[in-house]
Amino acid sequence: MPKTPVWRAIAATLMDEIASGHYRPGDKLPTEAELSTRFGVNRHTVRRALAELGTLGLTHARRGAGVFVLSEPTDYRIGKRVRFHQNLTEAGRLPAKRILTLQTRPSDKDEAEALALPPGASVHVYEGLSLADGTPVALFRSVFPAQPFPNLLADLQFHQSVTKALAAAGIEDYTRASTRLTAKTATATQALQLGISEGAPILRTVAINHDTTGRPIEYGHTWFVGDRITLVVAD
Amino acid sequence: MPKTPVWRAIAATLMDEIASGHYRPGDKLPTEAELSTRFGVNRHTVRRALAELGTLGLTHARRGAGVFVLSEPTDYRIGKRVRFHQNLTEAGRLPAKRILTLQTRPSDKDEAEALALPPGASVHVYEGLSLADGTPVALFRSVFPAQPFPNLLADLQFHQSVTKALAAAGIEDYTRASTRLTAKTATATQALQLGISEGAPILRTVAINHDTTGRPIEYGHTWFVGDRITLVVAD
DNA sequence: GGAAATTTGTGCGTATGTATC
DNA sequence: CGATACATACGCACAAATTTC
Repeated sequence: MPKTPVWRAIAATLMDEIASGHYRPGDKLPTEAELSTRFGVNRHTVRRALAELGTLGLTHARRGAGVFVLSEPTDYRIGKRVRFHQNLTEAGRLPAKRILTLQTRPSDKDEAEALALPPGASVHVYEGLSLADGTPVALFRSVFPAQPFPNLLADLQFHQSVTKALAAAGIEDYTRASTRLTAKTATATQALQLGISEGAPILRTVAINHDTTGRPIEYGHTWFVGDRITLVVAD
Repeated sequence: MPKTPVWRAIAATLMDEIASGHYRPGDKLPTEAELSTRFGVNRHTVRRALAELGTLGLTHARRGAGVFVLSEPTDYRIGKRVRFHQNLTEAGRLPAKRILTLQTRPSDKDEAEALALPPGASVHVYEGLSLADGTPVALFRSVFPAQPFPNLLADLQFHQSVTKALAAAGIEDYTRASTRLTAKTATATQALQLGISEGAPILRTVAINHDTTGRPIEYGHTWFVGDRITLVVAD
């Protein structure tokens, strides 16, 4: 069993308390001295936990004043390794997915090109809704080549996780090759599914993921609710 | 003048040495003990600097083995993420800029915090319009601390380039600390300036740029017309 | 307005644990 | 196995910014 450092346990506790609403956006956390007493550790150990919350964008420290819980919208970090579940977990929110459709069908022109497949080759398509704390924050559609992953749809249904389903198919790791971003306004269908008004701002990302050999394995679109999500590109 | 912490100066030095190719991707950095001796500081101070490189994704530490350089030097200096930045604010592919306002005024709360200035400290503000083929594609506002750059407004007016104006003020190099992206809809004022309808989708980016000592020197917003621009983040 | 108390930030020193070589 | 190297944790002191009185 991996031993968990004390500072990590403290960070997890504080993240839980933020996620549960015990500390709300704008609230001041207890002082480092108070947290030291509460957890029975040195102030530096508390500071290590608070540093973690800070780099995750969950809190912000002001010298002389205190450490404050940041307000929404939630930052969603974008970079070489993007995992929706992991990101929102780190941000102290409860992630969930709802499957809308799972199907296998012939690829269209864009999909075949993005995945380097022959025109019309069979692909698996996974469409769903991402929620944080019960609120929809994004719609997504992931397209995978069907031939190398015969059982992917069943794995996706079971795990509800792209990472785990790909792992079951033997893909240990994958990285994002590119991300394109633009702004849109919500269509009527999107607005209904996301619980927003038609015409509300939407941040659309289009990404291609590669396995470690450089073979494209996922062509994904995500439509984020602009008012609920901020993407962060960390340099 | 803001005093730079020792660990930040050490982090900047190591980043320079990585960027210059003195340490190449895959290389092992000197041990913490060696770096402590070299810089004449405690090992914890070196660790604070290395922690910064780690969270920036430049290095990766392996317990018992060492600290290893991850990124290509080009990724840091002229690499993809920084090119992304240059495309945003430097108009690398945008043929024209139109200056809307150049002024010096007291900073608001957000600006002072982003630039690590005392509340209300004086800042230079550069607002303008970016055009491609005569069509407006983005509005931008860049905010700089006024005190270190007395002639910045004149330099901006002359060069119409942030990089060149900062170079004239003695800033040889600067890097983007973070970029945040979200979707908005155009306000009436923005719609008028950009030649679009009120409520049209807007991609907003917010970025903070640091000089090589880690001091924030630019706080920039850009509002892209969603229908006319797609941003690309290449990893 | 100013002094004092509070609170986070930086830095040093020490000791011990754990993974790698 | 021993030596090396990073990780964790405690303690102390002072600096810098804010808040309180």
